[in-house]
Amino acid sequence: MTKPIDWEVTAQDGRARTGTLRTRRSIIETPVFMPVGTQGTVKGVRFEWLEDELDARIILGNTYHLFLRPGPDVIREMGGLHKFSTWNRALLTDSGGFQVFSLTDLRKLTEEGVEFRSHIDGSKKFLSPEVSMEVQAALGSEIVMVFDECPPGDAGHERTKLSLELTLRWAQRSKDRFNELQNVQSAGFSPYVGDDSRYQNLRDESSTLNGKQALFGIIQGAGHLDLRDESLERTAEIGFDGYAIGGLSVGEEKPVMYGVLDHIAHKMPADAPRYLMGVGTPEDLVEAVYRGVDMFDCVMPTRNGRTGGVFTWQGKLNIRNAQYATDDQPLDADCPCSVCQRYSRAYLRHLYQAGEMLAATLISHHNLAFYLDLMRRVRIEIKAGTFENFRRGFLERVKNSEK
RNA sequence: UGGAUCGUAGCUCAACUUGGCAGAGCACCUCACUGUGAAUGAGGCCGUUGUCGGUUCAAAUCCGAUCGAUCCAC
Repeated sequence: MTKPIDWEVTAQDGRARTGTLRTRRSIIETPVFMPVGTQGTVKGVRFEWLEDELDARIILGNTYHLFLRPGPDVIREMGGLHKFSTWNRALLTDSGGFQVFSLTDLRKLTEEGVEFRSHIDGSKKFLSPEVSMEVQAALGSEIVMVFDECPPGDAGHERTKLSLELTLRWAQRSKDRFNELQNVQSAGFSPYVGDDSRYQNLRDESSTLNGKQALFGIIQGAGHLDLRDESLERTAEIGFDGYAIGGLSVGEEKPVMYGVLDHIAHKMPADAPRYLMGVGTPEDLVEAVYRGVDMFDCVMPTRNGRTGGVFTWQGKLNIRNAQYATDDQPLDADCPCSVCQRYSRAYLRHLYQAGEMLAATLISHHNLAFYLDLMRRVRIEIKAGTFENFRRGFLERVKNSEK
């Protein structure tokens, strides 16, 4: 059995580092930003663009959403998420833990897992570490995330501690089930047999994984540094191919996030990729890289793009603003992307105001181009040993643009 | 030419009967958004109530005239 992923550090500058992550489907230079493709699509952006112009090497998929629709049966029958969607580069799938807690009101948390109501039709559903691993096996992603609980950012010490213990038990269960699934041959697989019909839609496993997936653990602990330490230590004891920091940018104050990163990122295993889940703004990315983080994902470039929010080297702008009605400039004069080479702010504003879907598509495209360019630039600066200087300049420029 | 109905925010309308701070939706203008519900939330701007006059402590509201629109009749 070959290693599912291979990871090596290629340069270091302070705590910031570059690396190369090899998966069976693509080679990924880090620090990397991974566009979010919740439902098997990066909203508004064709795979052709992601591959050719933007050169994204890895995108996200989401267990929660794909579990509810179209469901693992359909995806398995279509040959896994890569074949189904035609995205042939790497995929990282989130476990669904976060969505269950952020999207669903009616949910019942037990030791076993989470019972919740589908946001689509209100029907009762169940997710657990085992179910999540099985769904992610059906999806066939290169990187699988453990099923965790994500407490609010301002959760108290006691509540966070309890949540942490549950997440650790779930991490072990995730790993156990994951290992079983990785060792399965297509002919010899026995479905998980529970005492409940909740597993009925996972009765078959036709893909041959043979250890092709990697599994990442998730460190929780909210803003409590002692709990972050404990979470890291005990998660690392279980042992994973990579480690994520979860539970940040979930309502806590910004200094709390940076404080946690200051405290924990550099302590995470140096020979494995460090992934900061769900973060963030361009400034957040630069600040997290500075503290030793290698991987990011965030909905901001595409979600804000859909509502007119534009990220540029000069800071943010909102294409809805009346001041752009007759502005002949591109979104970002320093951006080489195809949107900036062709379209004016005035035209894009018009498209937005007219409710044309192309506005969302073009701005999302630019925003992703900017995020990926930013990471490209960050890698260059780290390799040149000039990252700290770049960071200062970048943050200064963004700060000035907000005055 | 006569009769009827109607003129209130950029648009569609409410308040008129029974006089008492002129109000919604949309649009527009801003903001928020961090492991995505193409989601959602928040805030803001907007009026000589067609015009002129009368009654009244008080008029979008009642009365008269006038201008305009629509419909009907001829």
